[in-house]
Amino acid sequence: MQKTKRIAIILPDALQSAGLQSLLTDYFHPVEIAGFSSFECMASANNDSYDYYFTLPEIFVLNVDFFLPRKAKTVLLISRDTVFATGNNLNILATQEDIIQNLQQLFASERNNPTEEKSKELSSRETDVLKCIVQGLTNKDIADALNISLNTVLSHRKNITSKLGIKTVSGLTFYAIMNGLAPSSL
Amino acid sequence: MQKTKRIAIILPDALQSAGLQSLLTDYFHPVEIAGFSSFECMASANNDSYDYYFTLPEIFVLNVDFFLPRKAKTVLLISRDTVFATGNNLNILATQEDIIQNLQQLFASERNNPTEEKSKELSSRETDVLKCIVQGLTNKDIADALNISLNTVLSHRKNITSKLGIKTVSGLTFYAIMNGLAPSSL
DNA sequence: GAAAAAATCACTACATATAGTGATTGCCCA
DNA sequence: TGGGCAATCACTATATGTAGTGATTTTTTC
Repeated sequence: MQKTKRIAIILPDALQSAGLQSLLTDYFHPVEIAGFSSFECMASANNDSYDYYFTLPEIFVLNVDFFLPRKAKTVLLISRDTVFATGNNLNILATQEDIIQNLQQLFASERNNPTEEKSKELSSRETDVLKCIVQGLTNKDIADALNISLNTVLSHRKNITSKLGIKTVSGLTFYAIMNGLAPSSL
Repeated sequence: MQKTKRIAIILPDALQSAGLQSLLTDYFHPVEIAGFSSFECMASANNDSYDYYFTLPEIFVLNVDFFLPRKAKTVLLISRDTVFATGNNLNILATQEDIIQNLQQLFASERNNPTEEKSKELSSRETDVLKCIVQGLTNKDIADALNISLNTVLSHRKNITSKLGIKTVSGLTFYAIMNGLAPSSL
């Protein structure tokens, strides 16, 4: 018997929200879904926490520090091409079949390797390096800033890209913004 | 006689808002200031438009398409080191003297070369290239995608960096997000 | 105390980006 | 009708990043 998935959908677009709720209840059970137009609405409604949060990237950026439990899975809904592979993305402009398949993969990967996520977490030093990368520093600058050799920076950098599967600076910048590492997040 | 500057301050932090209002009225006149805790509040209060909008980067990202007039000057308040030089930034952790000086420069550059801004706008082709850069494409990829020579891409790229004064990919990514060019903005 | 993980550093070869300079073509518009 | 600008392309030299492989030392964890 599978555990009931508790899902919160935070979307300003009522139609999208209804559609996603319908898809999830039809194809994935047991699920328990609550829909909100914003995180503020969710907070004022109750203090429940959920296993999954489906929301938009820009909403996520604003609320990651305030409303989301640390251990929750957040699924970001992307309406254009998913350029930045930051983890759990869902292309809402795809066909219904694709979306369902996407969701299946999401829930399946969860079941199969629940500990895989830990191996993808960056170490303390790797986080330092990532912050520097996002700030536009060169590897040599980073080496000076952290008082380590250039080779060590390269080594950390290789670990970051292999752990996250993100090779481009723009992708890493997006990842950093999403995870509260960028200087733009106050 | 100087034209009265119409300024809107959109900040959730009431203290910051009050402080900024006080600074602006004390040191820069004639000014006319309205403070709001969010863009929604501003919209429900009235339909006025302003010459300047002072707000936070993440608030700006969310509202740029909906609330801000095209021609408005938007000043982003940065609380840490201003890493991304996207134009009109203000470090709110700086000393009061620094902030005032910053504001003076902002208004002064406005007076001295009101047409300078046009020269800083990216051309159509440059915008295409910027979008590709943010998507993490290499120059060669961009050349293929846009059906132009590698040298042309380099040329556009040099124009972009000189126009914007932003040399790093992370800075350009931030700029693109801020200006609605990034794939993450829905 | 042994195993695992993190942090450190090195070397090679290759790929890609940046800086600087210069040129041609076509278009708009005052 | 000529000046300004956008878009296109070329060449050189230098700087920087990436991939692949391997190693040592310290710290953490069971």
